[in-house]
Amino acid sequence: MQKRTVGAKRRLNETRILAAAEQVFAERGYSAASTASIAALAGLPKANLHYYFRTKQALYRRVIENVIAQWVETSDQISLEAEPKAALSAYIAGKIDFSRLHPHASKVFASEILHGAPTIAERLSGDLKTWFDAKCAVIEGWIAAGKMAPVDSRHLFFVLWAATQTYADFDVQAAALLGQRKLRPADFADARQLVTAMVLAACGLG
Amino acid sequence: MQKRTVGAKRRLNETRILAAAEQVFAERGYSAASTASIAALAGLPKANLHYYFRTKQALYRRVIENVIAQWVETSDQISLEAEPKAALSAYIAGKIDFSRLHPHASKVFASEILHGAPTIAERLSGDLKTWFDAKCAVIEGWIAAGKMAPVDSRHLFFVLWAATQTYADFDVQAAALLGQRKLRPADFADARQLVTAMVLAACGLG
DNA sequence: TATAATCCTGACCATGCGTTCAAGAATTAC
DNA sequence: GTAATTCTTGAACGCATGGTCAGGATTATA
Repeated sequence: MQKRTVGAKRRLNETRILAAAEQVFAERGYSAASTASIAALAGLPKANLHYYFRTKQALYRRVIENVIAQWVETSDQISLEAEPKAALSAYIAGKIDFSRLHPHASKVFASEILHGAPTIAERLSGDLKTWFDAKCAVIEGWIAAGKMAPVDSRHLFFVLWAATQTYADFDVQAAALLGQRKLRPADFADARQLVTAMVLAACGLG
Repeated sequence: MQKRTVGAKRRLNETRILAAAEQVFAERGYSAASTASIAALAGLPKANLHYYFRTKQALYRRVIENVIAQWVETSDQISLEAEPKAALSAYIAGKIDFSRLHPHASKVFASEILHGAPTIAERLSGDLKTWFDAKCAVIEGWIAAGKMAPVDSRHLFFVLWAATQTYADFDVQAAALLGQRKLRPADFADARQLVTAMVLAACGLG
């Protein structure tokens, strides 16, 4: 093996562990997730997991940093140059797709916030707020340019996130009430259509 | 004391414990919530808590049954005799008020669903589904009567719940991104206005 | 091949927590 | 007043779990 392969094994195992951790943290929450069960899902002994991640808290931190990075990425569509109708539609579609394709990530984030965001409190009022303010400014810019009806940009995001992420976070509820074992792609399509219609209508873009 | 006061002390202490439990379960989740901390918040020794509630699981069950009862109650407005616009507006207002006044209840429910609804799975696909189907039938009835535009009634509820409950479940996030320590009544008013506008617009009731 | 660095893992430890228990205090019933 | 019932609580038990460690295996470097 070459020099660069030294870190390669580490990277491989860390990736495996992180994937398993994301799933277990999502399904059971931080406290109920045991390092033993994460290790088992990753296919290695518990002591080996603790070789790569000293503490459970450190592992969790890495997981949630990944999740936040993915979360922010989906907002690229929201930029001043874009047209509101297309941008918002694409953003909603992306959010719904994310809920369908990465439910674990969404659930980890939801669980973190739900219990007071003890791990990411500083980021929420720091760089994430900065990012959020910038995105709100884009909406305000569209409104000022007469491209859409005036709405509260901050609450627009809150509601939009809630409406799209609910299909990941609370999928069990939706599926049960629909009389299904789990949500089907068609359900996500229905959701996307309704949320898009609601948001566009509220923004006078219907 | 009279005979009826025998159960009175029990009822008093159970109520105290249930209130404390709702708060602790909401703030920390089921696993991270210790019976010791619940007892401390209720102002009595741990052993005494276990005298009234044999197991932590039994206590949790009682808490979540209460929460579900409150949750279902708020949907009284949705009935065939009502007018869609007024009924939906009142329903949304009630939901937002519930998020503002009973954030703990909403969070306990959210946490339960988020982690797979292990405790209330049967209810979700049982009596709650029946209740849900009835409410959807009301919407369908309104649509059939030409009182509102055709929308997917089931997803309308999912999105409506998400948009209103997010102000309880994820209040920490909203507050942080708004640059505040906690949400103010005015924030809930703004939320109610936006959600109402969105829903009514999507239903052709704007 | 020699040696250093990295990786692996069974066994162990310490702690926290749900639950039980026994013995007594307080309250109710007769 | 007295017996029966209900309530109270410190102490202890057993188990699960996060984390440690020592010694060995594997891989990289010279």
